[in-house]
Amino acid sequence: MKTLKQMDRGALSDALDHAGQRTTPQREMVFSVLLDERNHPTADEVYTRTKSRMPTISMATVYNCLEALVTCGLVKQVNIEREPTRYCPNLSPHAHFHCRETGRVYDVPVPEGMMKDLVKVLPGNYSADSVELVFRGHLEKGKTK
Amino acid sequence: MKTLKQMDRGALSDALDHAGQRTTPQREMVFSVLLDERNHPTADEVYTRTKSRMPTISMATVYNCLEALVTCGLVKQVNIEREPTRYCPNLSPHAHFHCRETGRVYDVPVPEGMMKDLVKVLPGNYSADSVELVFRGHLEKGKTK
DNA sequence: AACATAGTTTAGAATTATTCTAAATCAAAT
DNA sequence: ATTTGATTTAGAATAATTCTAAACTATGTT
Ligand SMILES: [Mn+2]
Ligand SMILES: [Mn+2]
Ligand SMILES: [Zn+2]
Ligand SMILES: [Zn+2]
Repeated sequence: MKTLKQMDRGALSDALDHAGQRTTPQREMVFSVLLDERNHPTADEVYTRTKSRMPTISMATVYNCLEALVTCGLVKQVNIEREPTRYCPNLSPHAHFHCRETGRVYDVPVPEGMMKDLVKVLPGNYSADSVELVFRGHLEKGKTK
Repeated sequence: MKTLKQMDRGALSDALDHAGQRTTPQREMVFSVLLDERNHPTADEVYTRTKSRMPTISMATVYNCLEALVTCGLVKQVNIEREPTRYCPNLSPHAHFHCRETGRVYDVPVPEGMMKDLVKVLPGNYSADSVELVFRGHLEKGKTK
């Protein structure tokens, strides 16, 4: 897909607006790149993909746009070990699976309410506003999804 | 504590030996520093602490020793966001809590078997050999643990 | 329309945690 | 004693990200 669906365009404008930021062609394009192929790309990969559609964009702008998207809540950063940060536009609660063989990162849907239940292991004086669950291992041959 | 307990010294030698690596004064000292104050120090903090007891040690050696300890399974790396890697000698299954205010990282004990149960959310073609659970938030005043 | 203002984009420099390199040191084995 | 291979060390190199400062763009005001 080459462009942002009307629904996503609206969500983007709303979210940016709500965070006091402008909607720009670069931000739209970066967001579109993230929605288009949801394989947790690094900034570098986002740069390559975006540049192919908007050849004048710079790496600095890609970082700026990604930061804007994270700040306004449309995208989450995913950090695994010391590897470059990856970006995930999946807003529903989910875990991540990191395949040691391919290096790829997959979304893992979790049962309704599980993420919220996990914070119950915290002692009373801890209050968590985010929970991250990451698995590492390998994917059996056959299904690559 | 200034030196390694006999128990820990034995565990260290065994683990290094099993991984085909030698027991050295530097490795003993770094391990002792990690056991001594279990607050998930960064390599830099380990360097500072170790240097105060063994002034000739170098940063490169600290990284080398930490890597040896990780390789032989006595220490785990803890990565949180893009911050410097931290080192944790707690071998029992546990989660981590990262306080946004102080930046400190705490161990959170989890119910027996919970970490193992978590992998049940994975589809059949995924096989995980490690599970990481990280909370982020803040610690109520009163207990600093 | 002209202007002022503030946000954004951009190229390139700076930062920084970590890894690499190559030489010196050390410790076991012969 | 000599050889061998592992370890330590200082410093250089790497690489993801952030910073800087100038150009550009959009928006609101006279
Ligand atoms: Mn990987
Ligand atoms: Mn922090
Ligand atoms: Zn994801
Ligand atoms: Zn820990």
